[in-house]
Amino acid sequence: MTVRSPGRPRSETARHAILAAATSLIDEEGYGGVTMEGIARRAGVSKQTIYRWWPSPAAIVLEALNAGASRIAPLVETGDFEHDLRVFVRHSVIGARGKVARLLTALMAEAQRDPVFAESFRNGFLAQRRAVMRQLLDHAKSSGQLRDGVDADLLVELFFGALWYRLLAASGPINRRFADDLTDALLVLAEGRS
Amino acid sequence: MTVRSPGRPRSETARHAILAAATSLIDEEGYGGVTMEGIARRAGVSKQTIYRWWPSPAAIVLEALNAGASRIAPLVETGDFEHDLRVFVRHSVIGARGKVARLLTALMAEAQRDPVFAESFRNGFLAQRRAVMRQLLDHAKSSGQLRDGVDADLLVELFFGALWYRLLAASGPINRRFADDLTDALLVLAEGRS
Amino acid sequence: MTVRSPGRPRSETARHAILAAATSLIDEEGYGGVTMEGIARRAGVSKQTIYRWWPSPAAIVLEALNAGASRIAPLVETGDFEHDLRVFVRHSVIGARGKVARLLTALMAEAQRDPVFAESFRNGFLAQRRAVMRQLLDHAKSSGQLRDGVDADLLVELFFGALWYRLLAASGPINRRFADDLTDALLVLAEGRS
Amino acid sequence: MTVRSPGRPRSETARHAILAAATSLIDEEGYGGVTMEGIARRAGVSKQTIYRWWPSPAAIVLEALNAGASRIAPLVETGDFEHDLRVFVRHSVIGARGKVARLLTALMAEAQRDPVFAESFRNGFLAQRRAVMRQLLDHAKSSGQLRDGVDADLLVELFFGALWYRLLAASGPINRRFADDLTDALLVLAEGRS
DNA sequence: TAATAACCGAGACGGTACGTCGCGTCTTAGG
DNA sequence: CCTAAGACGCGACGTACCGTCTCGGTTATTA
Repeated sequence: MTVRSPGRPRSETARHAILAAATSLIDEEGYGGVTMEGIARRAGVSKQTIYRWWPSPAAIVLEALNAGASRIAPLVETGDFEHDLRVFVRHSVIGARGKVARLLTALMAEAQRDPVFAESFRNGFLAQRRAVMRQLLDHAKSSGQLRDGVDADLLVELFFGALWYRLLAASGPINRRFADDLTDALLVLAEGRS
Repeated sequence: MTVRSPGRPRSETARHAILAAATSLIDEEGYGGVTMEGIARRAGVSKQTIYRWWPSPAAIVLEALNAGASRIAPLVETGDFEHDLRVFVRHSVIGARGKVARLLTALMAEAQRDPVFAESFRNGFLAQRRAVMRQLLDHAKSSGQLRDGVDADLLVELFFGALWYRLLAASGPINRRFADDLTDALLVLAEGRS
Repeated sequence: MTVRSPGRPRSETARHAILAAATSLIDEEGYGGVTMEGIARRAGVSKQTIYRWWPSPAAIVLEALNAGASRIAPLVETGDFEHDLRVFVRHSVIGARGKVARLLTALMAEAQRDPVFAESFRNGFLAQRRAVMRQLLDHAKSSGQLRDGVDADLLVELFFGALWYRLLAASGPINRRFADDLTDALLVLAEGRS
Repeated sequence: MTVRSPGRPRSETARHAILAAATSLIDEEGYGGVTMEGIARRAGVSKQTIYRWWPSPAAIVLEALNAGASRIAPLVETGDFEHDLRVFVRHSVIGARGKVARLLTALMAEAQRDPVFAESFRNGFLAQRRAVMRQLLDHAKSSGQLRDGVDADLLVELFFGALWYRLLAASGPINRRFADDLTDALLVLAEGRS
C-alpha cells in the first residue's frame, strides 16, 4: 500500500537527461567545464530542476557513477583466495579506465574542495569499495588462507592507494599487467610467499 | 658579473605577500576559496602583478609548497637499507600533515581540472618525489640488500599510493604508526622477509 | 430555480484569503513584493486556484479595492452645488489615504506596465470616479448654478489630477485642508467667483 | 589642477550605449520589458558595468531623461505673465509626448515600487519641474500681475496634476488645445478674471 | 642628468557561472 | 468541477571571479 503524495511526480526524463549531460560534458570538456549552467543547457532542463535534486555537479556525477557502475567489480567468491583476489583486482583496475576514470578523478578532486560532498563520497563510494575487498580478505582469513598477523586494512589501502595514484598521478598504464603485479605483491604480503 | 636587465626589478615584497596570501587562504577557506581576486585582495597587490608571474592559483600554491618544503624528506643515506627506508618513509608521512596536507590535496585536485598544470605537477613535484625513493631502492639493490626480481617502481607506487590515498580519502590517521606499518610491508616485499 | 453548474463550487474561503493576502502583502512589503507566488503562500492556496480566477496580481488588488471601497465617496446630492462639491471632494480626498492610498498607487503603477490591465483600470475604476463628479457638475449646470461656458471635463481632470499627483508624487499632505483648497479653486472656475 | 585617480577611466562609450539601450527598450517593449539583463544584452555591455554605476533600470531611464531633455521647458521670461505662462505650459505639455511620455510614466510607476528611487525622483526631477513654474509665479507676484492671496503652490499642483493625470490615465489627448485650456484656467485663478 | 624600460597599485571592461526567485503551465491525488 | 501540492521550462535577479585593458606612479639601468 504505497502512499503517493499529491503533486506532479518527478520527471524521469529530466533525471536521465541530466545524468547523461553531466557525463558527456566531463568527457568532452573535462571536469573543469562541468557547471550547473552547462548541464542545464545540454539537458534542456531548467537550473531550478537541477538544484531541486542535487546540490552540486559532483553529486550528479556521483549518481551517474553509481547508476552506470553498479556492476563494477561485484565480488564473486569461489573460495580460492588467490583466484578471487586476482579477479577482484582485475575487475577493479579494468573497470577504472576510460570514461569511468574521468568520473572517478573528477569526484576525488571535488572531494578536496567541497567538505559536504567529501563526506558522502568518502563514507559512501570509497568506503563501500574498501568494504568489498575487506570482506574477501576476511573470508580468506576465516578459511585459513592468510598467514597470521596480516593487517587486512593495510592491504586494502595499499591496493586502492596504488590504483588511485595511477589514476590521479597518471604514473603509468592501467591495464591487466598492472593489476597482476599488484595482485602478486598483495599475495606476498597476505600469504607470506617469497 | 650578473647581467641585469633595465627597468624596475621584480618586487620580492609582492612575491612573498602573494605566496603568503595563497597559503593562508587555503588554510582559512579551503582550496575552493582560493582565487586570483582573493589573493590580490589579501596581498594588497594588483591582479596584473599576479598574472604577470603565475598563470593560475595552483601555480602559486605549488611555488609556495616548493618554497616552504624544500626540506621535506631530503634523502639521508647511511647505507643501511632498512634504516634509510624507515627514515625516508617517516619523513615523507610526517611531512605531509597539517598545512602541507592542505596544499598537497589542493594541488592534486587542481591537476585533475587543469591539464597544463597537471603536466607540471606530475612531471615536476610528483616525479621528483618518486625519484628520491627510487634512488634509495637502487642503491640498496646495488649493495645486494634487495632480493632478486624486486620491482622497484611498484614499491614506489605502493608507498606513494598509500600515502596519497590517506591524504585524499581521509581513510585513517597520518602518523608514525602508519609510516612504520608501510615500511614493514615494503620490507617484506623488498627483502623477502616473512 | 437557480441553475447550478455541476461540480465543486468555487470556494469563497479561498477567494477571501487571496484578497486578504494581497492587501496585507502590499501593506507589509510594498507593491513590489506582491507576487502570485507570495499570495498563494500567504493565503494557503495553490497557484492554480489563483490563475483560474485572476490574470495578475493587479487584478486581485483591483478587486480588493472595489470590494472594500464601494462606499468611497458615494455621491450624496442635496442640490446645493457648493455644499455637494465640498462634501464629494472631502470624501474623495480622505478616502484616498492610508491603506487605500497604497492600493491606488500600486494600481496606477501597474497600469503603466500592463496594457491589458491598464484598459480595465482606466475604463473601469478611473472612468467611474470621473463620471460621479461629472454627474454632480451636470446637475449643477442644469439648475443654473454654474456660469456659462464652464468646461466640466476640465474641472474633473483638475481635481483628480491634483489628487493623484499628491498620491503619486507625495508632494504634500492629503487632508481636509487640501480638500477645501481644491474645492475653493474649483468653485472659482465653476461659478466665476473672485 | 584636476586630480585624476589611477585606474582605467570610465568608458563613455559604454555609458551612452546603456542609456540608448534603455530608451530603445522602453519604446519597443514597454517598461515591463526593461531589465538589467536586457539592457546589458542590447548595449553589448556586461551586467557588472551597469550595476557599478546604476542601482536599477529606473535610475538609468532617469539619467537618460535628464540627459536628453535638459531643454524641456527651459523657463523663458519676458515679464508678461500671461504670455510666459502660456509658453511654459505649452512647452511642458508638448514636451511630454511620444518617447518622453513613455519615460515619464515608467519613472512614475517605478517610484511607486522602489522607495529609494522614489526619493530621488520626487526630490530631483519632480521638485525641479515644480520649482521652475513656481519661480514664474513668484516673479509675476512681485510685479503685481497676480491678484492678492493667490496660492502659488496650489496652481503648480493643479497644472502638474492635470498633466500627469493625462499621461497616466490616458484620459484625453496631450496637445496644444489641452495646454491652452489649462492655461486659461490657471489665469482665472491667478488673475481673478472671469 | 636625462631617457628608457619594466615594474607597481588601482580599477573599469566584456564575460560566464553562481544560486535564488517568480513566472505561468503541467500533472498528480482528493473533496 | 474545484482544490492543494508540487514539479516543470524559463528568464531575470544581483554577486563573484575570470582574464584583459588602461591609467598614474615608481624604481632601476643606460646613454
